[in-house]
Amino acid sequence: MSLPHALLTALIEHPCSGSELAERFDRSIGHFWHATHQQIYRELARLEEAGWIEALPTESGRGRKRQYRILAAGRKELRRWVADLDDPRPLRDSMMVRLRAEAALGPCGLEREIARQVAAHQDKLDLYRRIEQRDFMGKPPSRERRLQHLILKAGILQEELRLRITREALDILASDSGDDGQKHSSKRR
Amino acid sequence: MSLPHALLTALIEHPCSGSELAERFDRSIGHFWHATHQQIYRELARLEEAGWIEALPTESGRGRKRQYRILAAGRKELRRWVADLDDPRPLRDSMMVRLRAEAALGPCGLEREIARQVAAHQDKLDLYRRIEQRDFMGKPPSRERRLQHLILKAGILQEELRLRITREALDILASDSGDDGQKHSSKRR
DNA sequence: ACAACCATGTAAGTAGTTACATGATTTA
DNA sequence: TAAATCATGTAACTACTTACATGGTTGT
Repeated sequence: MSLPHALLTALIEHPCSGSELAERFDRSIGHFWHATHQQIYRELARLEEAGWIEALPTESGRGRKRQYRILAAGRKELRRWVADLDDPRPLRDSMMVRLRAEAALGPCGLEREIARQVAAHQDKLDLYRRIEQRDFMGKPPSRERRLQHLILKAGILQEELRLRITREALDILASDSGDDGQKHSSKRR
Repeated sequence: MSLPHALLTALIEHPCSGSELAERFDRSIGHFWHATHQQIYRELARLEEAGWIEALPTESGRGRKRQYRILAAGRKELRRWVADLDDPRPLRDSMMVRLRAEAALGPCGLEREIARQVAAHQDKLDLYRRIEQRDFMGKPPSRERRLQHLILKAGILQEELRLRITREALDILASDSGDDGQKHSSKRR
């Protein structure tokens, strides 16, 4: 329910084509709202239909770039949506389901995969910290900049959290995979 | 892609009917994988079809309780799935999109809604801490218990994180909503 | 026996994913 | 000029959401 508004937000900053939006989603907004290019193109068509954005007058056609810009109606809609915040939904986190299943089943060989996740979270954390250095250190804090920084800090804290949890999971899984895999299955019939 | 496995996990612990599963999802597993009762009933039908669970022999019918239990094939599938962990997907967090939009648009009146979220996160945090006291304090730590505790701690840390972020957002939004809403819109045409 | 509620289920719509296709542009 | 790549788009499918319907149970 917020992909269209994520796109409008991106288009406020500057006009863009679908492929450029897809790229920006991979880098910045996408850290909090992932979208594939198919979703993006479909949504752009809908936004144009709704009169919230318009294509800039370049010659159009199947393989040609189409730049879009936001219209007044789009800004108005975005402004309306921003304050129309619903209650936080429970996140979907399949790793927690897996850990719970492994707790009930006994060792299943999760360690290898979780170790990969540890590395992935560490990489992302490093990336965010580099961006923080580059974009927010030693610059005058305006309202806009403070908010943007907060969003990035949320990403950093999130990755730190996941890193901590995955590492601790690894600890627990490693601590008794050495002895055996029998005695830990408590609730089996 | 993991609702069926979340249900299998719940059914390992003990046999259950659809409505009981829905209730348990609201309390425990649902903190990490929300599902409505419609999803649950549909998925139970599929799991039975696949031969992973079976209905206990009670007289069936539209308004009658149907208890299910997990079968050997279901355990096997769950064990396979547990270790088949894919890379972490970027979370979808509409609040971050809203903050970014508000950064670009200037004040939109988000404060009231974010204040509600602060309260919601505080409530959930309190709940998790009560559960932690009740279920994990002063009990001998087995592998199973350590994993279950880790899952709960992940929830606690998550709520603490969101609480911190929403509070800081509130700070930023409040700090200059007193003076005006004009001079903060930097990138406007 | 009527109301209120509970457990299960149906239907329609929206959002997101995966696989693939086509025209345009660049490069060897 | 053929191959590779880029930008856009179609189609089919799966997951999720919302609204509602039906039969059973419980309480008065």
